[in-house]
Amino acid sequence: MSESSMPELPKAYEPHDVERKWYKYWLERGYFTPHRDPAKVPFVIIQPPPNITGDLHLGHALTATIEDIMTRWHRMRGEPTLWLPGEDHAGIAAQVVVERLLAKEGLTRHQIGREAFLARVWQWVGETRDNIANQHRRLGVSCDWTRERFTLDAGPSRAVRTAFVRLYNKGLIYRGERIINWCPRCATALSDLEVEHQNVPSNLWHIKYPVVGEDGYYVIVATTRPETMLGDTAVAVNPSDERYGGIIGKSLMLPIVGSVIPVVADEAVAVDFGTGAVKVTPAHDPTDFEIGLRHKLPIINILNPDGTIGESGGKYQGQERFAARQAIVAELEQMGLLERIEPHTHAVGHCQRCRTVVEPMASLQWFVKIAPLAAPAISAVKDGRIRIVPERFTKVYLNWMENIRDWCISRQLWWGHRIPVWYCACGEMVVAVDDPKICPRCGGSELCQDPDVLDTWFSSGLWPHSTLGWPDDTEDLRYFYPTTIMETAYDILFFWVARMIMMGIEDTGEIPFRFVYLHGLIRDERGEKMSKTKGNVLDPLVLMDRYGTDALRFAVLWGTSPGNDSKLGDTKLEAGRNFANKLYNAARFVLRYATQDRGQRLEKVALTLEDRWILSRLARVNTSVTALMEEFEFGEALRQMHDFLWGEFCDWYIELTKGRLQSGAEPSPLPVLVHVLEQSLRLLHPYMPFVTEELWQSLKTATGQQSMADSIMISHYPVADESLHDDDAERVMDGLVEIVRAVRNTRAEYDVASERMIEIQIYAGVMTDSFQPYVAAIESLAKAKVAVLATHRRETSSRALALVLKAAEVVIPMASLFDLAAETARLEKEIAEAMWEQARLEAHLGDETFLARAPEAVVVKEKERLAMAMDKQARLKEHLQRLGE
RNA sequence: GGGCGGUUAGCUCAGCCGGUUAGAGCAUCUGCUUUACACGCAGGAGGUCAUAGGUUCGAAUCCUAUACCGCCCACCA
Repeated sequence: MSESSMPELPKAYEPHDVERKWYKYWLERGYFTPHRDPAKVPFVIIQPPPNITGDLHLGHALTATIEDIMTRWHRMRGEPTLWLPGEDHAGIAAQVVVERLLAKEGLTRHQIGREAFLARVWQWVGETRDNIANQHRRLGVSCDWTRERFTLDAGPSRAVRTAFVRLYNKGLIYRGERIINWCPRCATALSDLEVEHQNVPSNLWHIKYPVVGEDGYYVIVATTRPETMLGDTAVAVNPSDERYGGIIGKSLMLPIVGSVIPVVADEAVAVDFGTGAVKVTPAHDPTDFEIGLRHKLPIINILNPDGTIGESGGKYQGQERFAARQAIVAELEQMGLLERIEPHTHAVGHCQRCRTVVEPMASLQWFVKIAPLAAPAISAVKDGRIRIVPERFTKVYLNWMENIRDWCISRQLWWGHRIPVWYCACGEMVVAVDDPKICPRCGGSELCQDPDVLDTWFSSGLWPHSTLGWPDDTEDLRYFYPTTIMETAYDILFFWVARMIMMGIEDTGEIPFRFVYLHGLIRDERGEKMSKTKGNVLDPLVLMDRYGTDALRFAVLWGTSPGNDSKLGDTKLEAGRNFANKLYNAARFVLRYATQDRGQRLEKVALTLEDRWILSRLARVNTSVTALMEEFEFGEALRQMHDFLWGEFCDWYIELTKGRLQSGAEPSPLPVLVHVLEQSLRLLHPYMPFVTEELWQSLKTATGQQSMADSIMISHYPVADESLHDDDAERVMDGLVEIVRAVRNTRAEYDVASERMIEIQIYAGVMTDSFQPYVAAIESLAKAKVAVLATHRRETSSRALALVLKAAEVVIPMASLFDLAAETARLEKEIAEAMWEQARLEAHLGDETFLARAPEAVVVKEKERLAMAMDKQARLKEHLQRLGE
């Protein structure tokens, strides 16, 4: 292909067709599906399955980007790489959404019944699942779609039942009446984690409970929830509290209700809070429940499932709980039993899904006895078999695990994994993986399955092994488990990560993954959490339409560090788009010259200094980026590739090759241009897969390198060639850059018209020979005619600027622009700076302790600096003197 | 009540296992339609690295307090 026949490429990168084209290409060739190679250790990530409750958001985009980077990177390193995708049925969250859809039709789930409701959810899931998978594909995820799983698929569902039955048989799952969190709107129990506490300003109501048989005597209790007095069955005081010593064992009259309740002594009561006497409502408070157990108090539940007062509430029955609270306070006041109202702010629990205030309530539920599961999960992290990154989350994890409490796993919902327990009229309870046909005790066939479903996180906890085939002993499970990395946002460390570790170890005897990598949350430009209600949600699809997928992937990582939250707005997306475009245009430049007959192999060509420089820089960046990726420092790795490609390859190397390419000088820079670009594209491919594939394929075509792989994604990730490190070339290039910058700077300061060439003289001492071949390059880059390039300064007009640099002196005769006073002032200022520097260094080097304690290398460096400062000063003084002649 | 994170240029953030003159993107100012790129090029200005102590030859970096900001955990009603 000759230069003239190259198709004209548009000036700006257009991502959309490129994205579609290459994703299809990769998918069709099966590059996402790994081969199990027994000789190699696989790299495995199980994708955190997104909820099927709607669209992907930026958090998913970040997760997908980071996981895709790791996946593509390891795949390019030749490891059998599995990234397994899936979706989560999202129990309560999904049910809430479909209930809302029904509500729009004026229906409730109870009106249409369980079966019809579930059919509705499945129908809706069919749509959203495809939607989510397509959005993921759009992000370029290289996950293995042939192994895609849904939490309610047959396999994972059987895993759920198996895990349940095993835990039950070991006595680690039990059914019992305990205080749970009840959401009146969702009408279900919640785990402790699903309750979000919020400080709410409220009151501490002080209520008088009359002492039976002692007219005019009261015990005053303080409460934040006066309505719960309907379920009081005692008043408790601390046994050591002298104020109440005499009243323990006496009876009180419970106002409004009219029942008689005892005063009991219990250590759980704090002497210094409220009045020191606490009303005990065993059905609606965890502490009270415990006190109730110790003192054998009755448990009176005062609430209906919907949050209204129940039948035990007497005349308040049917009232909404907060209305009842007001009414009860009013009645107490009327009775003269309200001592006082003290403003009091306290934490109130809200349902994570619907924000409704939850009620602690005694209820018959299923629980996981968690301590025996937590112990091995704690040691796995403590002994380093599982490493959490960033490390600080280890402490958070351990602290939670060491104080963990039993996990309520039953939900009074319809959508989810039905609890595998059946009840027979004879009283027998059957816990089984497969639906039992008959009762093993009485032989009856009238078995009723428990109506409840499991907490959605129960199935999530099994995800790493259930997706790979557990409980069966499958090839995948044997080869890919334990997995390598669990990558997710830090906000589900307890919900999900901790439970996977517990359940994984419990079910398989092995840890589920070796690393936990936790990334931060993405906030909007003002730092606020994105939410639909705030209307500040950025839709990844819209952003990809506007800027391209690579730009979005760039944006979510740009300027981030592990575990820290980040903000995202147009600025970063523009930076990503601009970078993709810059790369595209750099490649467009190379492609103009890259032709098949000129694509020599690098090792056979002669190299110039700038060639050696860029190759040296590439090798260093390669080493650095690889090290950063090992440590999950993706933001910093991306920054280094960006700076190298833009600030060194484009700004200097490409500029330096222009003269050589246009003049046809030998050696041609093309092999190096092609090599550096090609290697850089591979380095960057995990981050920006589409633009790199597009450009890589163009390069492959243009250079006719048939030996290259079919796709950049299955090419080898570059290994830095340290033999290319070249300190000498880097030093000379630094000098060259310094000269060009200094001249450009002077031109700008003196307002020299951009088209005007100026004349300069360069005195480079021992580096003269090094710079000699670059006269033409300097002339072109600095717009200056180099008149002299010599070892020693020659006599010139005194009406000249003198730029005293590290590697050279540049003299610029500027007769018409020269201003003696200004130039004198400038030199004097520079001399003053050099003297100040000299004084500082001399003081430092005169410090005995510094010389004795600082490492040799630091001392040597300081000495070099001092020599340089003194040399510079001398040269500046010389110039100043000549100005006066 | 515990615990964690943050406080660095106008904005958003890197840097933080100590060692030149503290970096980037954006914004801003000056000048450029230079055939890879105006999604660009060249140049400039802008920071007592929250405050106070301490450790050290040397601190943005380590330690201790303090102040704000944010987050997580927690059954004192």
